[in-house]
Amino acid sequence: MSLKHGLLGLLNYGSMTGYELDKAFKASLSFFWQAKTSQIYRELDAMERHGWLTSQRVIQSEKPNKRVYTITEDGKEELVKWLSSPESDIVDAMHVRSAFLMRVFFAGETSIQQSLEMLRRYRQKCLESSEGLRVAYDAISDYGAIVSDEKKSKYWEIVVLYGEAFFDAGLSWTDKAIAILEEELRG
Amino acid sequence: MSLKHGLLGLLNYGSMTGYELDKAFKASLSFFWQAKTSQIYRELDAMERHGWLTSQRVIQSEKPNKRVYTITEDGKEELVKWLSSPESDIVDAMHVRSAFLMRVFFAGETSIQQSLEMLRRYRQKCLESSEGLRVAYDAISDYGAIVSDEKKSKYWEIVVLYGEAFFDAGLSWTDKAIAILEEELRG
DNA sequence: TTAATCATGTAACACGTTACATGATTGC
DNA sequence: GCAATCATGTAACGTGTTACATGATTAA
Repeated sequence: MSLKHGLLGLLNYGSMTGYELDKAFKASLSFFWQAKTSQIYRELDAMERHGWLTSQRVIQSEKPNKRVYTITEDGKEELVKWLSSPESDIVDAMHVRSAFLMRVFFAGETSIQQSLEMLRRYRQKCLESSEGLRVAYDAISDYGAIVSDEKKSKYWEIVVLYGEAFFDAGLSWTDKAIAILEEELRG
Repeated sequence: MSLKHGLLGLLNYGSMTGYELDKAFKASLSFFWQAKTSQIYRELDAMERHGWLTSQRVIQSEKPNKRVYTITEDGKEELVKWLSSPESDIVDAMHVRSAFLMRVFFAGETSIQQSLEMLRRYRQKCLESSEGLRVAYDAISDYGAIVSDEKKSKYWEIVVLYGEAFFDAGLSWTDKAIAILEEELRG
């Protein structure tokens, strides 16, 4: 139920429309959790039925009407409850889920050349993502400026540090893997 | 569609029953892709409808009847086609998906003590997983002994190297993160 | 004049999880 | 006597993806 709790966390910063939530989500949480707009609207619906939030329709003349979502006391309680029981997500974080690794696993069915190409492409993407982290960092800083809370931005930085560690690990892993396959080509 | 292709890859090594596939999956691919038994049976059904495999029911007297799945030519073609178009999965591999990181992101809503506890628990789990890799490596070696193919085991080793890099990255990241928060406590 | 922004959704489908059902044989 | 192994699934639910629909305002 992480999408629901992510939305709850954002709404805890202040009331927003679905549209604004979608943008806030994509500007920050999307680094570690992806969701489509249509899914966000569906989850907001379910959360309202759960009583975690309420919505008020706002009629606008110049722009389309909108619906502003506000977190309820029950929603805040749920958020606190969720934050205090991280165990299952910690266990979960130990499980890699990667279709790419499945391809590496079955790479013996293709040529070494093809496998090398795939690994080199992966390496290049890691580099790009590593550089892209600066952009993500700026996005987080922008949002941090809106919400302006020193305490929160500390943790956002820690999340970005995770990204750096993740992509660095990807780089040094591909270096090793490529070396093994190149050795195979020569040997 | 990675589960389907994982099963296709395993069946490419030889015909198996759903039960055997489930065990083979959990002994090898589960390191980077998890699936429940019931889902595996459902996918096998869908794959048979796609014409990627055929099944023969084997009547047994002493044991429950079984159904042996065999990959078809269409299935082998699909496997090769899949292996030669890795781009989308490479792009996908650049996206982290972690409910745990969402918790870190919102950790400002809790105390530093609670956040430290969570990070320390994560760190401990990384250590355990890192040690557990040896077990996974043995499982892969066992399966490698059954299939016995030098070429394949090269790639299986590379996958295990990824695991090492991943958990090592987790360890050094938590060290940094914990240091930042402990500094916060003192400062 | 074309694209982007604002603002909402519905419908169908694909994939993943949980709970349940059945029942014989073999090892401790 | 009890648990594990063998061997198959169904049903319901939850979550994620894709495609589609609507229509005004504003900036390049």
